Amino acid sequence: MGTGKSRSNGIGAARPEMGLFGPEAADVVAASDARRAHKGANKGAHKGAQKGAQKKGQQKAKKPPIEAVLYAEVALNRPMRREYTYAVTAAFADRVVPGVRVAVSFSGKREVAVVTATATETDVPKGRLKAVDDVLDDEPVLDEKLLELTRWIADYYACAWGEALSAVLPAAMKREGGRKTVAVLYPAPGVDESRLEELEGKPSLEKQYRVLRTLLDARGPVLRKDLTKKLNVTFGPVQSLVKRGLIVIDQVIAAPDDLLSGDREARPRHAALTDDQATAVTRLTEAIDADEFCPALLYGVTGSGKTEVYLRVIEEALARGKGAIVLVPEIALTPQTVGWFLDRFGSVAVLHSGMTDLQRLDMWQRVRSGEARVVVGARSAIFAPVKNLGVIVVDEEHEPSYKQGSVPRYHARDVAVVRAKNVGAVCVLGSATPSLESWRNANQKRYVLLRLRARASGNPLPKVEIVDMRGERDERGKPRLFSRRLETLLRETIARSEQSILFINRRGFAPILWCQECHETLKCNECDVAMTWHKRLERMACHSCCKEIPVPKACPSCTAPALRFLGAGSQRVEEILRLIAPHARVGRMDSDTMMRREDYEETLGQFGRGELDVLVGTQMIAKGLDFPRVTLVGIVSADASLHQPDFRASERTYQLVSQVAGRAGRADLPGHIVVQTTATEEPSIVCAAAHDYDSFALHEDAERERHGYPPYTRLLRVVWEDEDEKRVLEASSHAAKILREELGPHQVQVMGPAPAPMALQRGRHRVHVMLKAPLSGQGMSRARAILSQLHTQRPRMAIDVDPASMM
DNA sequence: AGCACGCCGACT
DNA sequence: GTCGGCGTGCTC
Repeated sequence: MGTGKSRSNGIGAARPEMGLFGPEAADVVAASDARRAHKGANKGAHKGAQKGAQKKGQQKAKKPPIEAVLYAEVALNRPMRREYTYAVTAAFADRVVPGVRVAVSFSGKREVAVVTATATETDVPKGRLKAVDDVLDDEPVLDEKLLELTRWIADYYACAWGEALSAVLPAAMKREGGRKTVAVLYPAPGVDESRLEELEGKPSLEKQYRVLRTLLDARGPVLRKDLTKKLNVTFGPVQSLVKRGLIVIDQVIAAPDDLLSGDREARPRHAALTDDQATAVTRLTEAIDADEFCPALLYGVTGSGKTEVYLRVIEEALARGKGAIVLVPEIALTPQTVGWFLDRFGSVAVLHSGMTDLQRLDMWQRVRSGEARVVVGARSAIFAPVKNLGVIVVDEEHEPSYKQGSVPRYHARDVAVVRAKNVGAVCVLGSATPSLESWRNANQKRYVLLRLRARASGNPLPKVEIVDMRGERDERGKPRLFSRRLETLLRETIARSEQSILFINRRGFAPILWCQECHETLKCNECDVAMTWHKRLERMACHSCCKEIPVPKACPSCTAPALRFLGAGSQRVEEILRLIAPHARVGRMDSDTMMRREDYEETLGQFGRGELDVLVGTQMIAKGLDFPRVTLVGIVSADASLHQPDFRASERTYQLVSQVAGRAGRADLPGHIVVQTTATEEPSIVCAAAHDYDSFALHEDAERERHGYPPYTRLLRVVWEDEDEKRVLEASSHAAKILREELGPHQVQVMGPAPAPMALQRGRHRVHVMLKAPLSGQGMSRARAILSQLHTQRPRMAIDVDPASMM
């Protein structure tokens, strides 16, 4: 089979006409062509290797030929942009269908793979074919639609089909019987200490001696990886010992994880719907009734009752025998949030990061069997095998955590829209501060706009004060961390026994060590990122690679003993706070103090019970916390967020200010919100203070258009990474040159190569190229095709489609 | 991705 | 010989 034929028989041919309302349908086709072209190219490359293959073939000739009645195309979890063909014997033939997992031997190892297509013929030379060893499922683990979705992910996000499948399947399903095998070593039978003499004393056999001695001492199998790592040897000496017949290598099954039990917490909530809510529910219910794809932006401020809309729509779906998926940002996946759904619907499957592999498998099976019809979870829950899917909810759709940081680098919100389109479901994107992409889609009528105007509770929105920090200096003229206004409000709030939250988006005490002579800042020599002073450790730490060094006495670049600390992190805020309000009970939440989930819950619990007056924290306190007694919220500096090297910095700043502002004045007590900044005219800050997202979005939308950024263009980022800087530079400039030659500047604009924002990370040099293409046209799909051809493994190349950040 | 295989240079 | 460190190419 191989080329066109196989695809036309199998599911692979069902080329999905889907996309994010752009030209992706065309993208998908072109990317598939690239996949095929690659396959053809590979075939030619085989010629050189023919001799080796023949040798193997002769050895194998003794075995009886495989009696194939069917051929299966199979996707393996490897970054290979193609599938492999296996023969299927009569015994397995009826069970081998697309979506079923099989066990196959691939490059000498037994692996779990997913059948993507079947055919009755093949082009693959018979001598090279292997047979499917086992069929692992009676029923496909993925139905046709989900399989199609994984194919779309592979094409759109430029990864292997097997990698896309790997993101969809629970970890336990990627191993046989939920187990994985590992290579172990032990002495050959009959080998004891006496045999060590053969190796002793000869310096050249030193490694082998150490390996054998360690294995004899261990009196049992040792993991190969552990041993080579511990003894700092390569596979070479191990292999030599095998040849001498002194040791044996074996593959064994790794121990499975233990099954833990989770608990549930319910929270009843029923309210009469506002007019806006009722309109939204009605509109969405109509779409459910019509089995119609209906993407909608549910747009309303915090407390406007988005959750109640989700709940009602899901109720309607369930009443019609349909299921639902609710995506929430990982950080919002708390017992409180989940409780609403658990309470309203009987059978809810919750997927969270704390679960073991076996727990996830259990949930997956319960969903697939139809026992659980509502799934609540973070990013990967978008792949839950919900039967007869009627509704997908993406809460806080603007959250960057929906973009996966590793392969496949998918955006769960975008996948949600595509999946809903495939199955004709409703897709509700909810946010108070929508992403510019979704806002524009709604404005352009590609999404239904459902606006929730009034706050369901009727509370007025809190007033936000912008404080200009340019005027705030102490007696010696140095910039102050707390404005006089914030200081006064803090004292008053504490005096009234009300609570305050202070937000700072930096960690540590003083982030930067700065030389007064040469104006250099101390940077991590492996990451090129400014190192941060951690007072408790008395050390400088790199937030990128976690490296720590003692605080240098003199400047490393000019040797002047003129180092000073600059800036302020959460720890410094806490410290100054203790000076301002010595009797206040202060809690701090950042990734330094919050090592475990329990720490997080404990501090929040204390604050909730009123045992703390002030909570100081980083990003992690900006979202989703709901404390009625908080009446003061301060953003110590909104500037850091504004000055990120990213075209979404303004959007993020608006979201930050808006979210933090949402922490105050939620109950009957009036709230104060103070935003400290030196950029008082910045639209993101001004509009957020005025709770005016529309004005901000209009302004930002125009900026994006003017600078040619999404949602007016598409971006694709390629990062090369290697220890050898020269190789990285060569590969990236070669790629950029080819891309420029092949693609006209009107099709795709090629920017770079340039050092990536983290130009040096863990000793690896990083260079990136940014591609920008207009929304219409085939630019990006052609770029993807070219890139897949340039796919070398020397400098590692990573493709990020629709990158969420430039870091 | 792994992982063999082959080649080279260093050491002894 | 032995060993480690590369680069190259393959896996149905």
